[in-house]
Amino acid sequence: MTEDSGLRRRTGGRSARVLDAVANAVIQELSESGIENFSIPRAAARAGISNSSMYRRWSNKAALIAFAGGRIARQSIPFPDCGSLREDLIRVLAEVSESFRDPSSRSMIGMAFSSSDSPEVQHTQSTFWKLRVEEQQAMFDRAIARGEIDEATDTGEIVERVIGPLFFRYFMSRRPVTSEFLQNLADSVLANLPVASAQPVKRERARAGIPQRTKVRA
Amino acid sequence: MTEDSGLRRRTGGRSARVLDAVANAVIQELSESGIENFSIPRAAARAGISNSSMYRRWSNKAALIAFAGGRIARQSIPFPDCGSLREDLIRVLAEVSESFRDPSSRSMIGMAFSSSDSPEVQHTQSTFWKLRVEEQQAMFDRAIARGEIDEATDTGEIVERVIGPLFFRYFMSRRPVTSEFLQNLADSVLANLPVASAQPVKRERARAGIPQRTKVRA
DNA sequence: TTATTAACGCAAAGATATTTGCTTTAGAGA
DNA sequence: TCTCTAAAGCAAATATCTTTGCGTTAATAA
Repeated sequence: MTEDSGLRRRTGGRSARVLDAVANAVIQELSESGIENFSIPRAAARAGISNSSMYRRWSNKAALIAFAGGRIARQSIPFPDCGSLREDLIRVLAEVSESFRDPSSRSMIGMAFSSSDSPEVQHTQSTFWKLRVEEQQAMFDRAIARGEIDEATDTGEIVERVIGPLFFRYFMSRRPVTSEFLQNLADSVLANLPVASAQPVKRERARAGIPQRTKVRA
Repeated sequence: MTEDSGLRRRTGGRSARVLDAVANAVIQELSESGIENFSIPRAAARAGISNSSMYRRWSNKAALIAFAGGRIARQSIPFPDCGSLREDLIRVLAEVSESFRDPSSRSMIGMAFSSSDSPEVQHTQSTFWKLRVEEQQAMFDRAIARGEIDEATDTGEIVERVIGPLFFRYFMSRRPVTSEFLQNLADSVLANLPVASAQPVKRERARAGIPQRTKVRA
């Protein structure tokens, strides 16, 4: 026996073509129907495969859409090199907010929230971020080389503090996303850089516990 | 004719009871089945009404769930009064991250993203935020009275900058949400308060346009 | 090339969801 | 109280999704 565990998986040829076709079809179907009216049979028809094959390979919508998301994640928004970290960050913000206009992006993001406990969604996310953080780091390394930020900076937290508020404004408070907003965001984060948690926190009050509520408004 | 437009709507008695029952049933169904396996017929059965009534009143899942969300929004997380804005913010962060543990909350948030163009979702959101911002303002007014922040501060943006990164960490980068993280977040936002956009922006570089990409990583 | 069988296709069966016609109940104005 | 009819119920019809059995195709090892 040369096979690993009594199973000879078929990953090339037809199977590979099917996976590509499905990934594209799912994104298309998501763009047109949104996640609300997403139809597995329609996506199968789009991909040109039988829907029984679809159901046999992916046990539910979340798994299917997570798969497709993971496939196109490789072609995701690239990181810019504008010459300064400030400009790079603003550029990233502008591109991310641009991506919000695509219904399939919005569906994918929504799934990360509503199906955050799905194993497939989690797997896709961790793979996506592994790739993304790698590319991000190159951007921050350039900033470190230029002396703009310290190498002890928690760069992952910079991203959270910059993109998080954009998410919140665009989808929650729904105030307009102006270029002034993006610029102020980048500026205020850069004015107060997060230190990697391995480093001791300087200000003593940051050691205090989470405050207990004393009074509460009705 | 005393009626407004030839239509005498019935808002009390049975209709009111049905609305209450439906709102509760939808939240329950959402908690148990998640949005992926949410079933309108099951929710109808839970509410003790016929499912045809359900379909007649709410044209789709998004409308139904948005309605239920709007109903329970009134009982949403209250704003604390700990004695300092810093403690208040940390408290809010802790309570919001706690709410993420509830599947129905996650589904509701996810819908705000994936169905962000649904009129019902938009209506619920705007109603929710109108209420919420009002309560928030009381918290910030206390901080202004204590002299902790200037009255020209854009308090809505404080909320975005504080809760946004929490959203991002919890659902996107998925790094652990520690109390240290929450504290650092509150501290860094308070260290660099956003000014209301009516006020002129001080730093001149904030007037620059969004930078164009010059080089891009593969 | 040949044998083996994973992965696919087809079509029918079964399960759910959604719509529709008609009847009954009960809220609100007179 | 009485009338009108919005809003609900019931049940059957239709549409759509999902599963399943079985035959076919083609990827892989020998």
